[in-house]
Amino acid sequence: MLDSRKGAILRAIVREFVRAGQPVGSKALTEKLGLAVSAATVRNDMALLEDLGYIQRPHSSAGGVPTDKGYRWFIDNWPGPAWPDLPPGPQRAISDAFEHGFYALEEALDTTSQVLSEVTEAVAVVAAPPSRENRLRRLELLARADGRIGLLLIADTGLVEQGLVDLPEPRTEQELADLGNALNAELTGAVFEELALRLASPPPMGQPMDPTRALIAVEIQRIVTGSTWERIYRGGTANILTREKFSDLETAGGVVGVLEQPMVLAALLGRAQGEGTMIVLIGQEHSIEQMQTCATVLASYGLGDQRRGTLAVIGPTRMDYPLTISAVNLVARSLSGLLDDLAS
Amino acid sequence: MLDSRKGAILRAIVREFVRAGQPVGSKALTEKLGLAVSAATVRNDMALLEDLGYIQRPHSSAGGVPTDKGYRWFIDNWPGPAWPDLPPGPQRAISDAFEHGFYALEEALDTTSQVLSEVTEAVAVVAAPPSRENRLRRLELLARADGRIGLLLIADTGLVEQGLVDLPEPRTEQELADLGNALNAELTGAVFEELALRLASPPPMGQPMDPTRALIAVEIQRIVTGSTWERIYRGGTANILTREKFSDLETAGGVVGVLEQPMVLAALLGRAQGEGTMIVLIGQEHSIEQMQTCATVLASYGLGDQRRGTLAVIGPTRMDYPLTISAVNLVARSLSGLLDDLAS
DNA sequence: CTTAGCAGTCGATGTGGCCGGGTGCTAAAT
DNA sequence: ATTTAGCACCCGGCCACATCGACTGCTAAG
Repeated sequence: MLDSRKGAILRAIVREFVRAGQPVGSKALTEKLGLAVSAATVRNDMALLEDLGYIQRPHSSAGGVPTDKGYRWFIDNWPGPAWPDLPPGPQRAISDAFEHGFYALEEALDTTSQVLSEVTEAVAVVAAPPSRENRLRRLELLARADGRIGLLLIADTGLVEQGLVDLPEPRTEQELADLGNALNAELTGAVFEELALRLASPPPMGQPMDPTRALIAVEIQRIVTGSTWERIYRGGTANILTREKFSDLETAGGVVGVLEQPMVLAALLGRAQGEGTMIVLIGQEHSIEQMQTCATVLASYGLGDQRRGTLAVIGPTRMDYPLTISAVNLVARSLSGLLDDLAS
Repeated sequence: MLDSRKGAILRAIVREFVRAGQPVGSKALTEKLGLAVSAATVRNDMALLEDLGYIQRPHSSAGGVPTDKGYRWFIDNWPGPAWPDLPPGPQRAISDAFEHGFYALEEALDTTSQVLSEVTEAVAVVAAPPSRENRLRRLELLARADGRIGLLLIADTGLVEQGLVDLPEPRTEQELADLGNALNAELTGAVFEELALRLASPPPMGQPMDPTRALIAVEIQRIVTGSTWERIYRGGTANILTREKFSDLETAGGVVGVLEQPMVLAALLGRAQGEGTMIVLIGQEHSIEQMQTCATVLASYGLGDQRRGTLAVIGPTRMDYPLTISAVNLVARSLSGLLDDLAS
């Protein structure tokens, strides 16, 4: 645990470095910081902070720059129990975005990722709750000209998943409609995850298993497991380049690369699953190599324990953590509320 | 019109500059080019090319760099009627991508944009055919818990559009189903664009206008006009940063910005509409300012005159035009074929 | 019209010196 | 024991200068 003055100094270093992007020296600290000590004292403390690994110097005679460990301390030892409120501007921006009245979850998530990226001046990523945790509002079978059957799963959140079923024998419109009605009566309201199981379960009394139902079950299983993470919305990619904070081109390239690879991105977002609260990953704490010069603020949103989606803000390690964390928090809460409305 | 030797020289300059990214001098030209003339002759010709505005020199004693006009000439005066075939590698990559058997157009377009960006090492953008030109396969009405009605328009390409209708008086499930069936009987097969009009047209014989139908018509109109261009798929954004060819960070930022703004992007893609063939925009020929250091290869794809989508490759002016044009061509043809299959 | 030769131009690269912010140390003060 | 003041020193950033090399433009000869 750090001495209270050393803590204040470390905090000040983080804040100042985040603001200006320059190594911060002892003199600047004594001036900007209201602390009633001299530069020399600060220097001594900084030497200690360096020994402990909280700050680093780009070269032997330069100011201090927070290390990952320094940022980590900054976050873990935030004074007071709560993160500060968002400034009114961003707060308005976010609540305005949610006033809209969305037509479907997709639209909401898209808007969300945009507003979040604007507020934080970083990249925002929002992943929809996994398909498998949606509830079926309606199942639809469509005859196609090529003889195959189009299969639509419509969820209560407005999500629509589609698939194709190849039936061995052709069906009439009427047969299809009947089948559809039967399936709807049976399955409406069930969680996607269970659909295939329910369909495939053996019929009540020694009756023969319907092959059509089996085929449909297989396709549903494919849809539900296959697209677990596909619906990811990104916002503010341009910030990587526009804002200076992403130091070098290499870092920026790496991040954009990660954003383009759904699998990798999913691995990153997966870290938020299970945890109720917020997670911050700083630099080396990322398991993805290209991200180790970045920081990520992750949170999950959604209803109760299930149907949780994930959202994240990806920025340079030199990001405004309090602002970002508060923004992610607010957005996660707003999204949860929205999901509630949609599912009601 | 350029003399044949001067043409060969200009072509060589373009090719060499595209390859190496360095101003190309007279000596390098005589060596790399099989031309049986001396460097001095080439210099004379280059002076002329510069006077005519086909090339430019970064400074008074440096090699030549093609201007936009130079690239334009390069493309407009391509020897032989056809662009070269793609090398086998890219060709395989593209045809493999189309072997897949897609579940819906969306998936196909997403894959397409990726493979196109990989082949061209640039950014690929693929826009779905405008919503209004889809044909209705099925319309679906869903009762929601909040009393409003969910409206789904399912197109024969697999596209699903959704909206909400706020009916003054509640409906029973049965009423909804009846209404849905009636509407389907009436509208299935119609082009999205006409749906609202058909619904809103006065009833046959002095019968009162059904207010529900009117409300639905309004919502359909909103859906169809609102999302005209929303479905845009991007691929290879990372190439902007990874590949050196995008000269500076400023250019890159501008391009990424454009990619993020659907309206601006739509304006760019709109240039391809109507034209049957391919369009190449080079540097200043772009109306969007941030794009004036880039080149875009545009083509439209689709069925006959209608339902045309657009695809584009955005790269630096210093791009491999023959390769890019051939790739865009092949992909456009493949996509058209796919659309044909889907709509059959 | 083409070629060889040559002087001249201009950016790229490398070197040395200066500047200034910031440190680390030591010795005095509290 | 901790804090402060003072001072020598270190090191990157900047500028000015010289060098180098690639290429051009011009001229005169083929």
